[in-house]
Amino acid sequence: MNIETRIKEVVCRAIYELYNEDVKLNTVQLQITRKDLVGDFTVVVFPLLKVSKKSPEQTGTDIGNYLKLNLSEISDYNIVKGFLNLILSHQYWISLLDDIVNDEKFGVVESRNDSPLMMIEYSSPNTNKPLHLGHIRNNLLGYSLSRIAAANGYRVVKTNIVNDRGIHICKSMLAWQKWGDGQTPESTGRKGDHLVGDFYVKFDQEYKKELAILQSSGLSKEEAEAKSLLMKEAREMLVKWEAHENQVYSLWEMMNKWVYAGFDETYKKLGVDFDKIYYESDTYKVGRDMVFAGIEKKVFYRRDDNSIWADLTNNGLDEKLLLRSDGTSVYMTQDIGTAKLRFDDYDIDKMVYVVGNEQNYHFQVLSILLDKLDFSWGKDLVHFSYGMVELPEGKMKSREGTVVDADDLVEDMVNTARDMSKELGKLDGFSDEEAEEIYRIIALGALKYFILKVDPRKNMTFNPRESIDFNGHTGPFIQYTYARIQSIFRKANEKGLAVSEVRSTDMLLTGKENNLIRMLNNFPNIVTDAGKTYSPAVIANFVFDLAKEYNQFYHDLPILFEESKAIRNFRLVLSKAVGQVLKTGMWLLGIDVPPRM
RNA sequence: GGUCCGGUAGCUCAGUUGGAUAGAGCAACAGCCUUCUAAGCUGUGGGUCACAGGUUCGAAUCCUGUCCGGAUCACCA
Repeated sequence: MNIETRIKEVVCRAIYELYNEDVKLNTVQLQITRKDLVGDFTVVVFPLLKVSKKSPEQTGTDIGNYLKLNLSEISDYNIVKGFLNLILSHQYWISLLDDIVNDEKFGVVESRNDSPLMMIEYSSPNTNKPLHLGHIRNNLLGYSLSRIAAANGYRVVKTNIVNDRGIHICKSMLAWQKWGDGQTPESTGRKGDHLVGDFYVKFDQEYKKELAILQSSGLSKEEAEAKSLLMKEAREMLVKWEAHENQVYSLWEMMNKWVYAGFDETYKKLGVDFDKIYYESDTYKVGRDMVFAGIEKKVFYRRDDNSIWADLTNNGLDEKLLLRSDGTSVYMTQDIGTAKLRFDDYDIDKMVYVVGNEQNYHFQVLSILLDKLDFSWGKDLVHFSYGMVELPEGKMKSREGTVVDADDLVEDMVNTARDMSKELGKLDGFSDEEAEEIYRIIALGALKYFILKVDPRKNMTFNPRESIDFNGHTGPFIQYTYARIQSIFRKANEKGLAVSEVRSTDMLLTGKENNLIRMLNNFPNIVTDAGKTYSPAVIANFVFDLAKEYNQFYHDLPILFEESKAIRNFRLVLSKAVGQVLKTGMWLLGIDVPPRM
């Protein structure tokens, strides 16, 4: 049992013995004491006044005395403005340190074979254009969430649904057919997803031209759109694709293959991966069958024009289309089909969709529909709804060429990291390969941390003209702190200093040392909290605070040069524990830490 | 217009079951490398927590209203 719970228990007992009242454990408000005051934990006594019928000061004193007598860990207390600050003995804090440092996975709850299974869907790209900054946020969030879930004892399946069919794909295909000149990634040296994206843009340009010509001959915009030959061809292509017409289908397969190769490269660069990938080209038909089954169950209905709908007015929503009158499926149909396949493949207890907040309504509907179709997890599926990445001018717009490309961004970051490292002369004497690996770790650390430290629900601003920082509240700051700690141990090794257990009981801690142990002790709570709230940002902010505190400690106190053997050893153990927790915390974010930088 | 989300320092962001004097980083200014990595540390300035009411011992946090920004309400995905 952790110390917080024990304190709460004894507070309850104190209240019973002092005031003869039963109070529940969670009515005791226990928080971490403010930094500028003396104490480790604080009991808020105001809520207890009704029971004690005494002043805040008197109540605090009563309880403080009781705790001091009945909990050996508590060495003293003080009362400030009705807050009871408890001071735990240094021996107690020191005794925690060995436990932390001996537990390689401190803060992590490992899953068992019978642990609940959480499936996390993220990424979900369209195969008609390369990934951009918005996808990066999605991927980083999804990946980090999967690690946080795993650290909270879930079995986790990372999944991806690839939107590989539909009119948007046909546009790229058509443009390639018309103007592609047989280009391939090999012949052009262009990354496959970018090449296909080029043709998607090409289609749009040609389509615009065609519309302009039609409109100049006197047609309205709508009339022009209806008359467009290009669009007509694209739609015909989709019909041919659905009919598995040979030429179209093999073109589709070829171009998709290019895109997948490109995506794989980007995923690899970002350091994300999946356990199971689904393709919409496989799932949309399953969805159609599910919709028909829904009609049998009378949860959906068919209109005169043959389209199929769900009536959600009882749920406070509208009616929702599930199949078009021509029998083709819509987005919702596909998501139902995908859900069905996943449910068949895995024993899912919790389904999490990492999808932008523009689709809040869609998932509200999906949850209701899945529930009506008897998916056990449908009702409480989690739409992990994150905010948009915006530029200082507002939304990214592909038409205006303001989209920040994922591959470009990563490359820029690596270049910046390399320049900066060389300027600082940090990696002199390293081989090129070693140095490049570290540049990559730092660059990705900066990018990932920049994105993950922000509350996922909120929109965030990215300014492409200002490069992402490497100083201050950043990933490299934390990586640097870790690298510093590793450096100490290399030096310790050279000096032949072994690190042993602390055990010492009569040592007094400095404020910084005390703070560090308290923060380390809190790490498991942070992991739990991040899991409950689905928030990598909670982890990100914690590791920053820890690194900041450690840097102050490092600056203020000698470690290897400390003369007292016991204190030196203690500080080494403390450093080791901090390094370990920083590493674990960053791991939860999907960020690597370098041995030196 | 209906629904949902957001508004905290010049900028980017923390602050989550209501708690003490609202915190970091960047930017600006002033310091610290002849001891463990200066991608670091220390200090200074910077706030009507969008606004107005309400709930109470106590509100950035909860409630109501207003203003501003965003998303969504397709036989698009």
